[in-house]
Amino acid sequence: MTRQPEASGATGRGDAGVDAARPDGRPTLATVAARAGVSPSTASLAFSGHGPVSDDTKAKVLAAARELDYGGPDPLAQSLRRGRSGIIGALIPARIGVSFRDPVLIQTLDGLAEEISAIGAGLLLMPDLGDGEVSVTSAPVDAVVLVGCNADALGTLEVLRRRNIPMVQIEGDDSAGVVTISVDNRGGSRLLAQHLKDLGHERVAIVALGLDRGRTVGPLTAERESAATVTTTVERLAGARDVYPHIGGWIAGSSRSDAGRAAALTLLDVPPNERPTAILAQSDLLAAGVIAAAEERGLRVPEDLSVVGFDGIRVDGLERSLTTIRQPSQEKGTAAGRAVVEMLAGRTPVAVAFDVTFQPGDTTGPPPA
Amino acid sequence: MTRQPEASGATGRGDAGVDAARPDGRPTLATVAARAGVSPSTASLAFSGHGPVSDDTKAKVLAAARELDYGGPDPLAQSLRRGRSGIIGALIPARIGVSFRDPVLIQTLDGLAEEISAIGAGLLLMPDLGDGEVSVTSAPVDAVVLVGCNADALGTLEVLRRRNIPMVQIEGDDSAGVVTISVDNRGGSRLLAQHLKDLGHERVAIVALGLDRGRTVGPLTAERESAATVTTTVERLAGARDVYPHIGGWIAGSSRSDAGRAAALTLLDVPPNERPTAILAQSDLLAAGVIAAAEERGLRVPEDLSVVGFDGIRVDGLERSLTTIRQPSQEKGTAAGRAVVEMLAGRTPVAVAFDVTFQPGDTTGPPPA
DNA sequence: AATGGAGGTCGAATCGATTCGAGCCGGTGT
DNA sequence: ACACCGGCTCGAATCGATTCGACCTCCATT
Repeated sequence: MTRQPEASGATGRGDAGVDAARPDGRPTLATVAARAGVSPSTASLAFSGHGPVSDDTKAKVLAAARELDYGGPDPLAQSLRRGRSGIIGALIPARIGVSFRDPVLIQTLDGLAEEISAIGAGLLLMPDLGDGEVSVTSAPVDAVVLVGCNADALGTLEVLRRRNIPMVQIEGDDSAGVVTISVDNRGGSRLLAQHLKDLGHERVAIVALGLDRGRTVGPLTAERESAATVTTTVERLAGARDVYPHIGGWIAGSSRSDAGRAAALTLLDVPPNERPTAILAQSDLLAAGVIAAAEERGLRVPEDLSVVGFDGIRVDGLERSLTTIRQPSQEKGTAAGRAVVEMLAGRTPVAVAFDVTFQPGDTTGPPPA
Repeated sequence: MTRQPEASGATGRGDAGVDAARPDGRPTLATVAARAGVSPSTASLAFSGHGPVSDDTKAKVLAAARELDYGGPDPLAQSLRRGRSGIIGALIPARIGVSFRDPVLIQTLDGLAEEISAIGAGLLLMPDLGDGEVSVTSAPVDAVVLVGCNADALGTLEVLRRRNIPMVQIEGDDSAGVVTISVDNRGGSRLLAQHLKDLGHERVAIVALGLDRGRTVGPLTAERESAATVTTTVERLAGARDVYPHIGGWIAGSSRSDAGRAAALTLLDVPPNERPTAILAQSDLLAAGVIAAAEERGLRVPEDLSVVGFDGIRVDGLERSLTTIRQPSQEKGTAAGRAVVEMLAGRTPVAVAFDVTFQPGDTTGPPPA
């Protein structure tokens, strides 16, 4: 490559030739090594600190790197070599603008991100766009966490399994053999229903979250229930049925206050003697909507209508203190993160099911006389 | 999987040895190629569809892949070869749980994600944890978008520059020579101030967003203003000053209704003849808090106090229609996405500055007599 | 003085796929 | 019949870093 005789005493001349510079001119570790007069292996060791390198050599390498304006080892090459990208995929149920309107999801992701940052990993958002295909199906992820998604996106799961990518799900049907992090949805819901029963309510209705990925909206029918695929909704429904076996209601379809408001308006616009005296909303956001609807109809909460939620989040703009179930959203995220870390370390994590706590508020009371 | 002898005439024996299977047993493209009796290059061509491959050969390769349960080309290897990871980093100002409470940020990210999904890229969340270091500094990203972050995280920028990673910022000081996507913060703010002035207001106060990354809270002083680093806040302040040169106020520190409420309580708890008759909140969320505070103090909006916001988002739980400035949050995201795509294609995008529109609501009126 | 050992450095293989140019084969134009 | 051409396949280099074992040097021990 060079026709100069090598003058190598201690250092070969670093400018002996254009060693391994990228087309765009950026240096590589080889360039740096050449300039420092050491082998690429040594340069690598000096950079990563993984091997025994004399202080002298290390200084030389770092100096060369600085002179060449070297930005550090290429993450792409590192990833290939190590077989790890340092990226965890978070499969979310819808596009960002929709998914992130749910505080529970956000808190869960927050906990997850926090936990995996311990191993220096980052979170890649993978919205499930509903067409059976996840937007980023061939992304370089070390593991995937299904947060608020059902594992029924079979195509996706199959790909992950074939690629041998570890998987953890937050809330979901564990039939798929996936490690699951969940809370006691049924028990929590039962507590709320029992609370209403203890107060004396008999005409109680449910405002339900989505039952399927199609986000159907409409009356809660046996047919729809039997076709339900969203475990969370089904479990919470079951908890209510434990107390009120024949409870009916309306499917709001998603956890947003406007959906709750619309559902409640339908439930409340009936003759007063058929009107429910209490509404079990399956999320706090829905409950906020229900309360808004009640106020619009001139009903006082809790005098005319009792309302309970689920989640225990702080709802912006809702002054009331909601009677609800507090679930540890963030802890679910951290637990999922721990599970991922475990799996990446080759161990087998166990499913975690968190307890929930009843959180009394001022939105429930005895039924109107 | 099958012990049947290969019936292939023209092909070499595929089971001649354990060709290139990973330690964990997963097959590689080489394994598949061997099994199909073709060379790795041909197998690659068959998979990607980039070269001329006979239907016959392609079918053989796909069949072999299926038999071996091959999950497709390893993204890590592809990334290295192509020099692209298909991942765009989104630098957000704080941890997820905090950042994502801001609807404007969410909408922007939504637009961004949407736009880059066109080139099959995904979004990696990189929270700026404030310690000068971004959590994922050596992540395999093809480009980085600073969304709601100031480019003053110099250490981070330096790293990106050295790595030759394209960068786009959404709202920010363009001194850094970074492509910037922004809206007319100053003009919008001026419109709002002028609106109040036209209504006859003289005692007007500001509830400001954060001025620095430390999220200082407290009275708006000249000293603090001159040390401000958050361009958005400074620009909106300047717009107000264009109309009310000596306007003062309170720094809420962040865009959340509770921060707005706290700030407003301070501003309103003064003798009635000193009390502002109008408050310019620098975001809709802050405005919602201001309204809540006013109601707590028994002040009617807009009869006793006019309130304006900024952003034009739908605030959950706020029944009122806020007088505000509508900014195209989502479009900012898509514009940033387009800029990223441009840069990755080797072209040079230009800065985009969106116009804003005045959106009258029912929270402003003439000052009390 | 010879042997053992420790500290440092280097070569070469490897991670898994892509891609360019070369080569092979059968068919067509003159 | 000869040369050429187009379609298909293959070999080998490449992307950039990491890592294991070999090797070399110098010092200390017996």
